[in-house]
Parts: sequence; structure tokens; C-alpha cells
Amino acid sequence: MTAHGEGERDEAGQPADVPSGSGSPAESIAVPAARERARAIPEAAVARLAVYLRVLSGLEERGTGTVSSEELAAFAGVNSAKLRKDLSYIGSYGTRGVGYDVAVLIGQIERTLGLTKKHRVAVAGIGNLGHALANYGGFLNRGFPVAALFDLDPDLLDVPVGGIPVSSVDDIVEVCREREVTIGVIATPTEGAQDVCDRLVEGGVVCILNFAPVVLQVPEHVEVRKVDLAVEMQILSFHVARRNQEAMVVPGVAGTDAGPPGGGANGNGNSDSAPERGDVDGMVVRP
Amino acid sequence: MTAHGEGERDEAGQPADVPSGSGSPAESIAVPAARERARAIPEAAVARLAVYLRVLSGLEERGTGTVSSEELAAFAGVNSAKLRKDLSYIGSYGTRGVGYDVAVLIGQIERTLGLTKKHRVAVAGIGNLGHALANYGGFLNRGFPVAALFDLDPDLLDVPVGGIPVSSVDDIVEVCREREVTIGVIATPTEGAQDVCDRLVEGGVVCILNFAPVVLQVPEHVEVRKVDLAVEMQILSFHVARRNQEAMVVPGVAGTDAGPPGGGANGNGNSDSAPERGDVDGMVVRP
DNA sequence: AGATGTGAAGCATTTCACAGCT
DNA sequence: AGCTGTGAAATGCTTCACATCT
Repeated sequence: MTAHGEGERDEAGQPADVPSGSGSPAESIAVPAARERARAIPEAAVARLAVYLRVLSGLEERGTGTVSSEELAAFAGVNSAKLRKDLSYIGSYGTRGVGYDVAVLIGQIERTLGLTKKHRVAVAGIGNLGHALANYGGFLNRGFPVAALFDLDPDLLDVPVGGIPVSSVDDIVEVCREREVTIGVIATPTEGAQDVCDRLVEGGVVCILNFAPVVLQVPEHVEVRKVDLAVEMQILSFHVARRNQEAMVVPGVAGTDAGPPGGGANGNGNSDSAPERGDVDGMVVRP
Repeated sequence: MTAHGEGERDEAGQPADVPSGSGSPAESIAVPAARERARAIPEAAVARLAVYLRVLSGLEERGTGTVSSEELAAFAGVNSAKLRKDLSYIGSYGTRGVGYDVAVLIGQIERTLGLTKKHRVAVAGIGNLGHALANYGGFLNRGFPVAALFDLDPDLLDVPVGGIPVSSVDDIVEVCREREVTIGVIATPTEGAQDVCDRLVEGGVVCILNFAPVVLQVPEHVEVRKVDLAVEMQILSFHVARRNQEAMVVPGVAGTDAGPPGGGANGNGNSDSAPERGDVDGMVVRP
């Protein structure tokens, strides 16, 4: 996806014509230049950098000082060429003949991902999923302090969850502005999602992680990512079906000869880039 | 995502030589043919088909009989050319000059995704996230009945969650075989994930949805998808950082002139294909 | 007219393979 | 010798634009 160069990218970039300047269209530097905005790091690489970061943190804890691209790639489940290319986007921090200094690399990736600045997070929809997000201290806290929780249910109001009292969705705008929230997580059911989203945006949130199975409408300066469990399940279903079909063609192994045969182990990952996700029906937990 | 053509794909396909037939290597149709196994539908398209399906279900409920590619695309947040190409992978079920019959299309997408066969699901790790998954009836039930729950915590054993009693992780293999579970969801903390995964596989599970921030090692016949919230957050963080940087270059709009300006609304989606995900640290909820 | 289905062009990402530093 | 960093080739996905069918 779980992800990549999804179509709808704001292709247009900026309006072709200069907004204010009325005059002669002719020779300005303009038109093609609009497109030259170097998007630097490929979207797909950004997602992997986050993975490398986790692996590197683990290595650092275990006192490892340096790693080769080969080793790091193995831990992250990618191949080494891809890893080196990904790292090359953020600069040259390796030492030829040696490898990468773990601490240095961690620092550089954090810088690139903007993790030096702590982004305050608000979670809307304190059902099971919301609880899961708010409760586990170690989760969001590594750079993403949860600063506010919102729900409709009056029974939840002011009850602290993971140390933070739940506020009313009516106060989203106000609270988000006060606490300078920049990232919003929507864990509400489908119905409330767009409304909550609008409020978060009005409250100054610029990035949204959406668990509700709807395509949110947002102004273009807002970035949305979607996580849709039902879609993930359906993708898995597709692969089971495909596998079964293939098995049908090649008779060979039929029975339920259980157990991992050779025990071969391959790295894994979401084998794709899942742009939009949705689901057949409400899947998210209670408001 | 999310889901497709990730590098590590089992390139090799089937063994180059015909499994059984020993004889002369010479003129068989073989060698290049191995590679010709049409992988048919692009992984990225599969993820979107699931989204179209959700939208179509909504339309059907509201009694809509037909839709044009333009309309359907708008609801799904993609452009119509992409939608038509995606649908073309599963066959020609539209009517030129008219559009698509909603019911027919639903049927065809369900068939393609293998949703006609109900896949039984097991959830391991009944913390907040596990509860979220197990509880909400409407979630997995649309084609994915939850057939088993597993946890380490003795206090949870036999306590029914969403109608299903929790079993011990020690019984994973046995229970999964008995209940013919084909899809496993891992919502445990990092530590237990690989162990649980091994057991699920031994119990006959062929697809795994993994919420733990580790790259699971699995035999190659098993498909794994990963959902990693920390990675999602970090990707968002990256975008905030990039945006701020750009804003720095182009002085223009500085202040906190809140509120959605024009109110422009663009469809959204995960702007990329995130193959592997991971996270800086434990993020998943309690076991 | 109106909308689908699809070759072909256009981009993006991945992989190869090797020059170049330590 | 070993391993990084990176052009260039290969692959895959998206968008265009139009022939084709109703």
C-alpha cells in the first residue's frame, strides 16, 4: 500500500497562469517551470525509509555501530540495491568498503522524515481502535505525542484515556488550535468521518490518517492517508483465489499436506502500492 | 499498499525445468514459457477494485441501477481512465453509451477478488486492536467470518469477545486446522509476532495481515500484508516537513490564516505505494 | 451523441552492473 | 578486497486519445 504515485496527485501543481498578473501571456519563464518542482524523494522510498529507521533503532539498542547495505536490507526485507538507492536520495552518509554508521543514518533519516519536530496528534473516535491508538504509550509517543482525543459519546467525555481526557467533537476546532495539533487520526465510523475531517482541517490540521472507509474531501493543502482493513482483507482474498487457480492448473500438490515444506523463508511486505482503499461496508469500530 | 508487485516477488516462478518429465531438455515449450504466466491483474488495480466494490455496494443500496465510469470514478476518488482500465482487467461488462450495471459489476468484482468463497479468519492478540477487529460485527463479516481468537493472557481465555471465546496461543495449530482458518491477523506486540505467525502457518493459514512492526519470515506459499501505523505517521510527517520547506522558499502565505480557503476538494488516497512498512518501535497494542 | 475498451505514449520505480572511494 | 553511490536498462503503472459499439 498499503501505497505509491497514486494518480490523483495534484498534477496541476499551481495554476498555469500567474494568479494576479493579468498582462501579456507571452515570454514569461512560466508555464513549463511549474512542473519542475523537484519532488526529490520518490513516495515509495519514503515509506521504506521509515522501515529502515525502525531496524536501525533496533540495531543501535543492541550496540551495533555500523551496518552494510546488505545486512540492513536483509533486516528490512528489501534488496540491497533498492536500499542503497533509497539512501542515496537523502545524501551520501555511507563509507565505501565499510558500510553505514548506525547513529549517523538514524539522524539523517529522522531529519528527512521531519521527525526532529514533534507533531502533535489528535485522535477522533474513541472506540476500540481509538483506544488502541491512544493507550499504548510507546506507539505514538516516539515523536508523535497524542495531544487530544475526541468523541461524540457523552459517557466518554472527560474520561481520561491513556492520560488524556476525551473532548467533545464540537470542540475540535478550538482544541486543535489551542494545542497546535498538526496531525489528525480519524477512527470514527463512516458517517461521522467527513464532518470530523472538516473540523480538524479548520482547526489547523494538515495531515490526516483515515481509518474510515470513505474517500475524504479535503482542501489541497491537506494530505490524507487511508488505512482500510477490509480492503487489505480483500487483497489477501484475491491472492488466495489466484493461488488456488494456479494449483488447479498444475495438479501436483493437492491434499492438505500441512506444514511449511522446505521452511523457505522470504522477506515479505505488501507487494504493492495500494493507493486508494475502501471497504465493502462499515468496518471501523464504534465512534 | 499498500499491495502488489513488490520487489521480492517470487521471480523464479516455477522451476525452469518441468517438474516430472525428466527427458531431453531440447525442444519443449518450456524455458521462456515459465515466465509467461500472465499475472493478469496489476496488484495496484486489485486494491482499487476493492474500493470500487464498496462504492458499488453503496449505490446498490440506494437503488442505483447503472453508473458511468465517470460517476463511479468520482465516488472512488480516481480518474475515469484508470477506472475503466482497471475494470477492463476483469472483463468487458459495461455497455457503451450507457455505463455499467451495478449488480453485474458487483458480482464480477466479487468473483475476481475471490469473495464468493468465505475465508475464515483468526485474530491473534486480543488487546485493543484485536478487540476492535473481533468486536465490530459488520467489519470482517462481510465475507470474512472471524472463526477464532488467540491470546497469551490467561485472564482472557474462554472469555467471549464478539461472540467467540478466546483460545490459547498454544492451540493455534490445532484450532486453525479444525476450523479451517485461511487468513490470520496478527495484532500481538512485536515479540510474539513471529512465533504466532509460524503457528498460524503450521495450522494451514495461507494469508496473514500483520500489524506488528516486524518483517515476518514465511514460507513462500504464504502471502503477508503489513499495516504499520507508525510508518503511516512518519510518511505524513515527511509531507508536513516538505510542505513547510516549500512554504519557506515561496514566502507568500505565512500566517495562520485558518479555514479551508476556497474549499477546494480533491479526491485523496495514499499517494504512494508503500511496499514494506515498519515502525520505530513497538506500536501495537497489548498482546 | 454518448460511453466503453484499449493500444500506445508518458512517468515512476526497480534492478543491473560497475566506476570509484577507503 | 570490499562496499557504496549511481547512470542506464528494464519493468510496471498511469494517462492519453480514439476507434468502436449501442
